[in-house]
Amino acid sequence: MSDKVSIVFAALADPTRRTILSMLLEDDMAVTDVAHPFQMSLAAISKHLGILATAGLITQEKRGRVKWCKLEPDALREASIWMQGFGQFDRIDLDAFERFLETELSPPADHTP
Amino acid sequence: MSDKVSIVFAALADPTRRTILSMLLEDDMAVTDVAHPFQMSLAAISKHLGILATAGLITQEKRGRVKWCKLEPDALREASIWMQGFGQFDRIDLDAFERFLETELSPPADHTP
DNA sequence: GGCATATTCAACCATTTGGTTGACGGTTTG
DNA sequence: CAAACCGTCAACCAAATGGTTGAATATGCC
Repeated sequence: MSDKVSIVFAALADPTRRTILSMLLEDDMAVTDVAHPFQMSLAAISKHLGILATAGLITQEKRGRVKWCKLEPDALREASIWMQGFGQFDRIDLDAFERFLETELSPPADHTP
Repeated sequence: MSDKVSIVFAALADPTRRTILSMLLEDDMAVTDVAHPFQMSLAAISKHLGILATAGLITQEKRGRVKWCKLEPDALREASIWMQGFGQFDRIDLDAFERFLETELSPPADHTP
């Protein structure tokens, strides 16, 4: 599961991590403060933050003994593009897109209904 | 991890499943035809399709001995709304979407995990 | 009826995931 | 210096994930 989009979606698939991202929408936070509202251990939150950082969804910068977590919404861009292409494809030029698929891409197996 | 958005994101976190969704953009497909481009077993693809169906991303209808798979893009709406809460991605970048599908779709063997 | 096709089920396996606890290394403060 | 604080590391655990194989269940065709 090494491609970038997979890593981002996997990071978003956990409600704890999505909540953390929502918290960071308001402001940068220290690891301890991120962990405070949750019932789980600090180490568990630290792992979640590591996963979010690996996905590029946050960056972490240590100042003094405090490590600050900052939301990086640009990391959502590719995944968001992927989703919107599907989720709202009736609002874009689907015919043109299907022509593109037929001409530019190698077609998968034949599947006449 | 039982909430709906988590299940959708988890379903999208696998490149095989995203490729299947891309294939279904073009047309409904039978399970066997979905499986054909992949190097894994039919049973594995059947499981992936089950996960996509559980997430609501596809529906499956059996006609005769063939089970047809149909894309259900509406299932992406909640997850997409969640992402848009992070702003700046409210416009569809179709060119970027097409480039994405191209890298994800061709050649099919490249994204078998 | 009998055989081929389409798909799933069941059991199994290796790896990953999400959590815990306790020890540990930096950093600040008294 | 010593004590308190911030955060991670290491080892462990249960459960989930993604894959395999072989048997089983439907359905269609001759």
